[in-house]
Amino acid sequence: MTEALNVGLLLFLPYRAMETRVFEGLAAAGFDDFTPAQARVFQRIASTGSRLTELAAQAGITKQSAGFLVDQLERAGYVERVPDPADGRARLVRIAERGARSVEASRRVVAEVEAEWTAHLGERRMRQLRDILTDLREITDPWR
Amino acid sequence: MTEALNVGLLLFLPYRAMETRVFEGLAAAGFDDFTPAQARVFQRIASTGSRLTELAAQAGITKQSAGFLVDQLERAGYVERVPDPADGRARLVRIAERGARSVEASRRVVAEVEAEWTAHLGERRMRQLRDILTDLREITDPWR
DNA sequence: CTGAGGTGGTGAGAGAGTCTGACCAACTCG
DNA sequence: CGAGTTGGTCAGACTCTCTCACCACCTCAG
Repeated sequence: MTEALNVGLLLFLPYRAMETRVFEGLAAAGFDDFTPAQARVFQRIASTGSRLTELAAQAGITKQSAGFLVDQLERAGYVERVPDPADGRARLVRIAERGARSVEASRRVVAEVEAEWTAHLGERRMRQLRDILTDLREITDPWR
Repeated sequence: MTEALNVGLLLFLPYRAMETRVFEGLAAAGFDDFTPAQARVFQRIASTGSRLTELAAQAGITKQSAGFLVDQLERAGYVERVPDPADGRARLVRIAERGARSVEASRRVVAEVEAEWTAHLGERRMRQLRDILTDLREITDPWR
């Protein structure tokens, strides 16, 4: 795992670079109360809302941890919880107004970083990268 | 950041898949006292030894955090600290005997996972993936 | 060769994030 | 209906990370 850079580490480096940039951009846009852990959960909320258990599973954490983070996101106004009409036990976590604005801000940063990467790699290789990663997702993402 | 899977998340998914597999493999091989945080530091120790400050910078954490993790790694026998002949203040963190064995074990798991990915993507695209990521490293890895 | 500023590292304390174990309420289905 | 499953919470503990403060050693200009 040490010497010859393995693919795992090669994946991690740009991932962290992207994450860092998004956090900087978010903070600059006034969304400075956003922790990495919160973001990793927030990122997975479906547009129609998601259950806590789903979020926990997709983020790879326990439902207790997810609940803890969603509590914070709710207090900060990023999300809201509404009863799930389909299941009396469950509540749906949905993106609230402030959350939607933060999504927009982060979307802009992502586009900016992707543009830089494209400038460095070239259109063709950037597209290849995306294609290959999407393909790889089939065997590395348990959630479809 | 939410709907259309951005490249950041696409990178993260296989990264985490790799990490999970390596941890499972390590635990199965008797290296069960290894936390993700420790591993992220351990992974960056150069074969000639590294200074704490270097490790901290490369892992993106404070030197105090790095010191905390190296303490644990040292107690578990994965690394050892030796005085740096070139600088009286510094000490070099080096991989100890048990650490070397764990590197070997993780190397096997990495090879196994890479083989699975190659089987899924094909030789050519796997090589492209590695090439593109290596290239991308130039603008996303501050450490060369 | 000496003193100022930089660098390598440690210590203490606090806060965030995560986990396990125990539990309750609502759902599903034979 | 009753047994088992699933969505979620509560409590407590541990790990990781940070900031602030500090010391020891190094470097280099004067």
